[in-house]
Amino acid sequence: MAKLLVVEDDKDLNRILCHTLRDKGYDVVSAENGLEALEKTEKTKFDMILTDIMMPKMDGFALADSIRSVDKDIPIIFMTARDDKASKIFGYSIGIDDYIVKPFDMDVLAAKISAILRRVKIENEKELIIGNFKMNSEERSASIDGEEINLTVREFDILFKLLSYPKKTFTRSALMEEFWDFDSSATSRTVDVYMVKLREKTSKAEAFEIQTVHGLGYKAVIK
Amino acid sequence: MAKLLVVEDDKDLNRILCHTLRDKGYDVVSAENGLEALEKTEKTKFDMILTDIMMPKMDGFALADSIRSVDKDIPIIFMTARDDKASKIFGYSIGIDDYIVKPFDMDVLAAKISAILRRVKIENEKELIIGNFKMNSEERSASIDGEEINLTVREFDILFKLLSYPKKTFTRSALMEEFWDFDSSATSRTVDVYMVKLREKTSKAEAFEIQTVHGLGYKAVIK
DNA sequence: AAGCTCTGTTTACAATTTGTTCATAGAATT
DNA sequence: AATTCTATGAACAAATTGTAAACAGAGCTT
Repeated sequence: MAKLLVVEDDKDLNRILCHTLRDKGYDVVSAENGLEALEKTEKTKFDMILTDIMMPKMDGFALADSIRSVDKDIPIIFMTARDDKASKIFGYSIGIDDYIVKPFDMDVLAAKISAILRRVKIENEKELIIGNFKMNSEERSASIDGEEINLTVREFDILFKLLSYPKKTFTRSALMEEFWDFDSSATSRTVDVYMVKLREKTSKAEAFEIQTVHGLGYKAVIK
Repeated sequence: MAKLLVVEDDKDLNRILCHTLRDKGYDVVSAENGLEALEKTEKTKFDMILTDIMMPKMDGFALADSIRSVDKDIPIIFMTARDDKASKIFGYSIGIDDYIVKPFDMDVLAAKISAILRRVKIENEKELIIGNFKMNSEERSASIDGEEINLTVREFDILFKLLSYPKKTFTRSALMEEFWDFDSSATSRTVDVYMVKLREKTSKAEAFEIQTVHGLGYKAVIK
C-alpha cells in the first residue's frame, strides 16, 4: 500500500481527494499548506506527494524545492488551476514529475498516480499471490493453500513489504522506521524475532523464503 | 544524448516535432506509423518513445502494448487530439508514462521529456550492468546470467566501487579508508583476500575482471 | 478488579557467518 | 638471482543472527 501526502489548502477539495484516494487503496495523509507538509515528510516516509501550488505560508514550488533537496527520488505531482506555460516549465525544472490542471477527473488522476508509482517501482497491488501463498492487504488476510494463517498487524505489514519488493534487502533500521513508532525504543534485535515468527508461520509457503542478508538485514526471495 | 523515437502520421507535425527536439539536443528518429516504429525499435534502443494514438496500420495503443511486452522500462508518451477520459485511463493501464493533448506547447513537451528522462536516469544509476553481470545497489543484489551470487556487505561495496570506475586503480589504503572503520586495525593484506574472494565469486562474469596493479592496488577492467 | 489472551520486547546462549592473520607458494620487478 | 609484491588456503577471532524463554503491557471477558 503506497503512502501519499496530499497538500491542498482548499478544505473541500482536500477532503474529496483524500477520500477518493483512500477508496482506491492508498494510505493518504493530508496537509493544508507547504509548511505543514514539510513537517509531515520529516516524520513519515511517503511514496508520493501531490501538491497544490498556491497555498498560504509555503507554496508548492517552495515545498517541491525543499523536498527535492533532501530526497531526489520521491515523485511530486502538482495540482493547480494555473495552466500557464511558465509555471509548468518552472515546475519541471525544479524536479516535479507531473502537472495536472484543475478541474481534473479523479479516475484520470488515479491512473496517473498508479503509472508514476509503477515507474518508480512502488507497486500498489492489493493482493499478492506467490505460489500457494496469498495475501490481501485490504482484507489483511493471508493464506497458504487456502488455509488462513494468523498474522499480527506488524507481522502482516512487514511480510507484505518484503514480498512487494522481492530480492530487495531491507535493513533493520529501515523496517523499524517504517513499521515502528517514531519514538519506539525497541532494539533492532526485535526485527529478528519477527523474522523468526514470519518464517515459522510461512514455512509451508513453498514459493518464497525470507533470507538473511548478513550484516544488512532481510529480503524475500521468490523461488 | 538521449535517443527519442517520434511516431506521428501527420507529416507536418512529425517534421516540426523532430526538428524542435533535435534543437533541444535530442537524437531523434521518426516513424509514421506503429508498424514502422516497431521495426525501428527492433534495430535501435531508444530512451523514450513519443507516439500519436490514431495512425494507419498500427495505432498507438497497439504499439505501446507490443513495446511493453518486450521492454518494461522504456518511457512511452502519448500525444493525441483525443482528450477523452477512457483513452487516458486505458493508456495508463497498458503502461504509458504520460499523456499530452494536442495542440501542445513544444517547450512544455520538452520540459516533460526531460523530467521523465531524469527519473529514468535515477533508476539506471542504481543498477550496474556489465555483460552477463548485473548488480543493483538498492537491492544490494548481484547476479551472473540471472543467477544470484552472494556477496557480503564489504565485498559488495568494494566491487560496486571498482566497477563504477572501471580502469581506475584503487590503492589498498584508499579502499581501506573507504570501506573499513577508521579505527580498524586490519592490514592492507586483508584487501588482497577480498580480491581473491571477489575474483572467485565473479569468475563466471565474462565481461570484466579485477586486475592487480603491481605495487599499487587493484582495478576493474571491462573487456 | 481479577484473570486471561494476545502481542511485543528483551535477554541469553547457541549457531552461523564473516573478517583477519599467517604461512607458504608463486609472480613481477629490478 | 635477489628482492619485493601478490595469491591463496587454512586457522582462528570476531561479529552477527537464530531461537527459546521470560517478562510486560494492552485489551477482553467474566
